[in-house]
Amino acid sequence: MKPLTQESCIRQEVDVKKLQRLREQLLQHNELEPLADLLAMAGNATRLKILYLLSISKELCVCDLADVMGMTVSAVSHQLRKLRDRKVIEQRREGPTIYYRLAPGPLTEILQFLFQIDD
Amino acid sequence: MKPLTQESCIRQEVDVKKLQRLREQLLQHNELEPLADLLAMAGNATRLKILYLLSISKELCVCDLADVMGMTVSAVSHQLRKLRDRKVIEQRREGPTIYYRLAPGPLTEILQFLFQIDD
DNA sequence: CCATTATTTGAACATTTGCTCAAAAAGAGA
DNA sequence: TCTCTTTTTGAGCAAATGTTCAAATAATGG
Repeated sequence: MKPLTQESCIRQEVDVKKLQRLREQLLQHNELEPLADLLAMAGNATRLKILYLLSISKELCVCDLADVMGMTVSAVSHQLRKLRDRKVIEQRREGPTIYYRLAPGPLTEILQFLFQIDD
Repeated sequence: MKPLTQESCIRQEVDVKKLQRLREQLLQHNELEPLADLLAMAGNATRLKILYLLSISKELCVCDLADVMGMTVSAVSHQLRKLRDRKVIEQRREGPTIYYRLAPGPLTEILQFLFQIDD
């Protein structure tokens, strides 16, 4: 007897056509992977707090954020980098200080939706 | 001289009142941490695909999902467990087969919003 | 009660993540 | 140019995450 593989079940109930259709839908939606990567940015308490604070402020520097969140400037800066890399936030320099703000984009729209439903 | 701490900067420009106000806002919004935990569920490609497939299907079993996604049943089951633990999905048993579907709740609302804006 | 089908579970492992610490970079004023 | 302030960066490390594999659980039909 062929040993039962974990790859797929031998089902009576299986609707092969339905599965094929789903497989195609998944292939069409190749934006799901980058979307997951973007959502992961909001899926961490530190970053979500940063994003929330930026959403209720015009702009803030690393220093402000670290102060308010009770964290190291370095720790916050590392997180800001990830947000910057994905263009979730924009920056503006004023002397030695760098001010961050939310950048228009898909995640910011999602955040707007999020922060207004449980306010 | 006191060594420069990373905890907070000595700024000319700092608006202590503004920071205090932000600190209070952060304390009030203690739902940010559980929200981040919930968003983290969608912040992973495997799980986002599961959620997407469930959102366009009435219900699916682990087997279906593993088949469609080209993954091990076990790997999918482990992810389903996380979604189940957070009540993002519900299940229904029919003989030996367990069918999963999206459960009404905050993440499902967010997903509805997500999947309709980039369709 | 045994075999079959579908699923879950736990240990193990490699990878990724988030933070700390020390050092580097960068603008502005003396 | 030296110093001060703010910020970023990279190495290092502990904790969390995602997958695999083998074993356990559970319902059903002989």
